[in-house]
Amino acid sequence: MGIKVSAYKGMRDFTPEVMIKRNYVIGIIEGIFRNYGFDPIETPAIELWDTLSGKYGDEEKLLYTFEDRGKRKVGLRYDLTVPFSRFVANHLNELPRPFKRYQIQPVWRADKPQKGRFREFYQCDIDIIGVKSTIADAEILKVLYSVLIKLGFKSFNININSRKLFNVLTEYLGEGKEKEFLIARAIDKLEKIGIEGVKEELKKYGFSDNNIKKMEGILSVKGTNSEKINALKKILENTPGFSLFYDEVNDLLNYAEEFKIPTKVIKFNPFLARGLDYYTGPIFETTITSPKIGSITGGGRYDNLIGIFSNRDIPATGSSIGLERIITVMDELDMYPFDKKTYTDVLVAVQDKKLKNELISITEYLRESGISTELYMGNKDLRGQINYALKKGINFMIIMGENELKEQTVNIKILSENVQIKIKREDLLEEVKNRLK
RNA sequence: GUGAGUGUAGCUCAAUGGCAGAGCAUCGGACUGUGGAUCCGAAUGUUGGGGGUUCAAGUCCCCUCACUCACCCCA
Repeated sequence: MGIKVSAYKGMRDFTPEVMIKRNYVIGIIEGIFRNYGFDPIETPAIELWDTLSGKYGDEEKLLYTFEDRGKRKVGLRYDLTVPFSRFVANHLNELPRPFKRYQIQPVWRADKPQKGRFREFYQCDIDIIGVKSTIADAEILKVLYSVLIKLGFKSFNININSRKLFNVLTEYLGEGKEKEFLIARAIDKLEKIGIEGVKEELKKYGFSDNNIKKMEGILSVKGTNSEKINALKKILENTPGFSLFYDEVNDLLNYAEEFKIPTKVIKFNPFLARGLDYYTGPIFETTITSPKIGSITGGGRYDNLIGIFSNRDIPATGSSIGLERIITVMDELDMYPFDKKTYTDVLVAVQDKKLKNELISITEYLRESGISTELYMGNKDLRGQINYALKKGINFMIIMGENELKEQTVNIKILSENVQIKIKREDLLEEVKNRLK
């Protein structure tokens, strides 16, 4: 036996059966992206350290970094948003504006793997740059909605909030700007640990009893989207920055309605926070209740990020779809409308080596007509070849021996139905095509 | 980074502290113009690694590593 190794922790091999499912999901996602007017780009796996550093807050520790042979500090991309912002800055003059792109590529995080979490995973991103209005954010939400519906998801929530709320809350409590992320972090846990839990968190972070009491009012906000936002208005109306927040969320909700996203899907959730440093406005996250898994999409507005790379502030918003989590859920709920393990339609069986030339030309003929065809190249007898087709998941077999050659006929065996028909040689292509429909 | 659970053949799993096994998969043969068959045969292990207790350890103890799950955080 050889050296015993497996794939690196948190990274996976994909068999054909798995790849066919992945390609199906990616195909649907990509189809919707194009349908909404987004065009593809790709960026390199490795970015310079200066591109990556300082963009991810606490999460920066999860970056894969190393030195190249010229001693330059570099890292594997952590998401697609930061490389995209660098891309925009580098191609500013070539790009139309607004610019809408999609990008489906792996990213890497030095995380400890668990269910639905990997060190190498694909993200499917759409972003719109150059549009200040929340109409762009709303369109992003609609794309997320359409993708999930098309994939067969029945019950999910697209949660929205705005980063601006945390500025307002910081003002409201009279705390310094540096406390903002602590407020966000504590609030974000509300659903998990309840009001008392959040109060304890705040205490742990060193907030005064008076401020914790003030936060309790905020944390008690509930009801429909408009009930929640109006409840916040009552408390925060006179706090500087509130009207910016209020208008932003309202605009977004209105646009979302105009884009015909069902109102029950869009949830304004003032307790949604997102860890990444670069968000400036609306933030979004999609969750499903079962199976239990973290968010399946995440995104938001980042109006200052491109400016870091170009000295020109260009508004931008977008979202990422977590391919692996979607696939984890789809696997668990068996959401695929097919059950195929191969792209191959036809196996041409070889019984009699003397007929090989004939069989090669039949194979090539089918291939030229666009039918995915395999000529059997093993050394099993016909029984073994049938088993091969079954194992591989090929549904059609062409079986031809000397008799058929003489008669100018071929047998088509349909394995799923366990039937076999004999047809004239010249009808082969039409017969196969009809049956493939 | 923290915690819990699990590590035995390629895979799924057995084996009261007492000879390391089965099923599936693999390979060879029988059968030879048709469904995952059947029959005969074969190969496969440092029981994750190291140490300890014992007459005797896959089994008990310690250390370590790997995997899985959960927490943190996240897609």
